[in-house]
Amino acid sequence: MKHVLIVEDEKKLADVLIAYLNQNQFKVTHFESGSDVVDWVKTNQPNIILLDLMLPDINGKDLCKEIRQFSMVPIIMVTAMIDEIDRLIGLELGADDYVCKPFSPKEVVARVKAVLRRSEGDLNQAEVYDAFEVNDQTYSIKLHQDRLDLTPVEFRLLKMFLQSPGRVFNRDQILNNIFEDGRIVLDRTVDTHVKNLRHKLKTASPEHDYIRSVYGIGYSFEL
Amino acid sequence: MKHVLIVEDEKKLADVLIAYLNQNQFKVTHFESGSDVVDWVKTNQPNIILLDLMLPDINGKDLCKEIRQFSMVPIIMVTAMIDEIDRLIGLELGADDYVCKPFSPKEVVARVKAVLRRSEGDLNQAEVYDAFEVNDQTYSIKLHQDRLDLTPVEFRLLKMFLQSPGRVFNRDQILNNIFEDGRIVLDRTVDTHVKNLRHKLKTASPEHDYIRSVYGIGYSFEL
DNA sequence: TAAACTGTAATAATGAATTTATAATTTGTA
DNA sequence: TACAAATTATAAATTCATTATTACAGTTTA
Repeated sequence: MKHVLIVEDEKKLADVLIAYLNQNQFKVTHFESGSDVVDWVKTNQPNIILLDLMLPDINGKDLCKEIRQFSMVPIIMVTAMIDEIDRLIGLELGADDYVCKPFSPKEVVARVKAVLRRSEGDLNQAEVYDAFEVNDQTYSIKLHQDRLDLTPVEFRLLKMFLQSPGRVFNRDQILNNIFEDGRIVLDRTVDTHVKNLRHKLKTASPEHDYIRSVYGIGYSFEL
Repeated sequence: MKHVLIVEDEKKLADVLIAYLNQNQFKVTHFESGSDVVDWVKTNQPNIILLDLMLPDINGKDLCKEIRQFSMVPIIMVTAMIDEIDRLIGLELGADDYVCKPFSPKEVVARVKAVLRRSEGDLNQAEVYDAFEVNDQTYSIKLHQDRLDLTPVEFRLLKMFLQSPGRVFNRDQILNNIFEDGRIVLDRTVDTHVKNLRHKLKTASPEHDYIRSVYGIGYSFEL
């Protein structure tokens, strides 16, 4: 469930928004002033923030800037003054969208959904390590654009290697990384998975020798 | 031609609106009080309603609620009191927009057009994904122009897949997507629905193999 | 109340993970 | 350098988990 933070001093307006958002399966937290917002955001990490520009205690723009110091959470500005300059400055500050008062709650909900869709789109992006592209959504890894056909164990093994190229893992470390449940398995098992992964990597890229055996220790991955 | 119903007791104001709307190719019907409106709407089904909140005989909000009992026709509230609370309550009742008096007739026409655009957008538009066409209104999906005969569960399943092609969903994610209520059901249920959907897809398009089983994880849809 | 839809359970089939056995390699040392 | 011990690679066999199928029971809907 997505978590929306509303920073808005007009109680009634906030209540209507909360009602609409709840109805649309959002979890909502509401602050009436800006003072505690930063700390709260740091610990609670909402999915999106609706931020009033005109707050009693703190300037909304400053608050926006401050949040941007440590978080990329989407922020939608809410403002009574639909003054073009204000709006542009707001977006310059790193806000993701804005709505002007008076507005319809439906519109706000629609915008929240739109911004979330956008920011989720960002997430899907595959992590890239050199010629490798790891995509957690599709559970797949590409090497030079070609999809490697990996089993789940091989996927996790290769992802682990890619995240720490050069690091030498011993077999226990590999097993811990690969099986989140603490099941115990023979060391030879690791060898077998490494062997299978090596084979698939060699098929995809014959010239390269990615996995290095470190005698007496374990394995490491050299990009 | 779009048909606008105006419910407004101020005769002069209504006349100006009617003139403007006529000029913009709208057919207009005008009621000066609310008493007969409900029956009229039921039989005549206008494309949009301009509804004054302050009527001599009946409360505009109640009228709005009543219309919403049987129709999703777009309603724009018209009110003299731009009182924040009234406005928002109006929208809570299911109105689609509002305008405040005094207003310019131009503005009203613009809003009428905007609301109609929106509500038309809501309707007919089928989302298209490659050879698939998802229509939420009719709860149906076409593949290459041919309507797939899907059960509701299958419809939601396929729609979910289409919205995230390539993404590997595990069974929990599929169940969450398919049953918005958090009811809990066996994982085998997913298998069965996937199997049934596969069969219907194969019947419609024998050469294609859309749903991929990802061993140990779940399923993904490859366009 | 019949038809269509949905959920469950049992079974079969498939594919992956692990183990086993054995060969090959590395390493230290005589 | 040769050789034994330790370590690693590989292939095959086995075990195990997951998925597909089928049949049927329960539920909803027209």
